[in-house]
Amino acid sequence: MKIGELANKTGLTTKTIRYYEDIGVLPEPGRQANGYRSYSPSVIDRVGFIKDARASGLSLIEIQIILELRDEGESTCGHTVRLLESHLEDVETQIIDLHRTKTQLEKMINNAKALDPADCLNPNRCQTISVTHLQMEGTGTE
Amino acid sequence: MKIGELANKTGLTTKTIRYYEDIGVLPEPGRQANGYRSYSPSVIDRVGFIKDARASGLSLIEIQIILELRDEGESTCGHTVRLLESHLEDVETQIIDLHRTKTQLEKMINNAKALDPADCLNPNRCQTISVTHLQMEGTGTE
DNA sequence: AAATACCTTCCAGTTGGCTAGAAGGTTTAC
DNA sequence: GTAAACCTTCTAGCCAACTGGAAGGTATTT
Repeated sequence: MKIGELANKTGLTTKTIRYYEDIGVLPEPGRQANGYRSYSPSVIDRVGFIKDARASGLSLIEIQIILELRDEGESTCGHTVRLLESHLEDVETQIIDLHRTKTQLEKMINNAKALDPADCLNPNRCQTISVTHLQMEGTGTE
Repeated sequence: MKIGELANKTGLTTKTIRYYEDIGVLPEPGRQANGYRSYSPSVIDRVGFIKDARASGLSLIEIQIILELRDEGESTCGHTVRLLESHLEDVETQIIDLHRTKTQLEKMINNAKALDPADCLNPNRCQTISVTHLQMEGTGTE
């Protein structure tokens, strides 16, 4: 299978496939006599794995770690599970952060809508987003 | 106030302050006779606004739009609220996506834990994350 | 007068995940 | 035989939000 065919079957571009090879998440394939890359069908599954893992929010680096361990024939379940669990924690943190952001945004919007329109004409005091009246129990940054 | 003092008071670095000036979210300040930047105290509030808005997930571009309108003395409430509402939608979408990711990760982890450890030794069939048995109602990508 | 701690500008690099394009070789179809 | 559609490598650019460093000027302290 040439790179174009693999691209077609997986929905990646040839560019992306070569990029994945560069960074090591796809192994260097064999070559035909003319230098073209020659893929075995099994690489389709590997790409599928990568796509699933990406869709779950794993970075290519994390995917590479899993795949490298797997390629070494290691029993990777332990490593993989730990990596997934740590990633799950990240995701949960992100969800919490986003909920806080959401609350903040809703407050801002309600605030703005409750305003006397006349206040909007005072350029020095846009009340919509103000430093002073939206202090919450911690903004999360710094 | 010189840039270092502003940096101290706001928790930004001097680098970041100059960067904000470059991209236009902070106005060019006056200069002392020696060429040093000279800030009025009001810029502290403006930086505070920027930090709050960043913490709410607004990009510097979005912040710039709000501030530009405000600087022009426009009645910006309408614009600002629309921007905030559109951003709120983004945040809600992100939360939904992350919940789907979370579910997927939990499935993977449970799957892995339920496995016969012997399977882990077969390097061609790491079951932990597999393309085949985790298909959900749409991966979201592409 | 020298050390240090500031300040100035400008240019380049970082991270992550690609994407674009140049400049060439190969294969297939008409 | 030539055009197109593929393939190769390499370099460079994109996004955001900075950060680092060079090369110099200034201010303060000893």
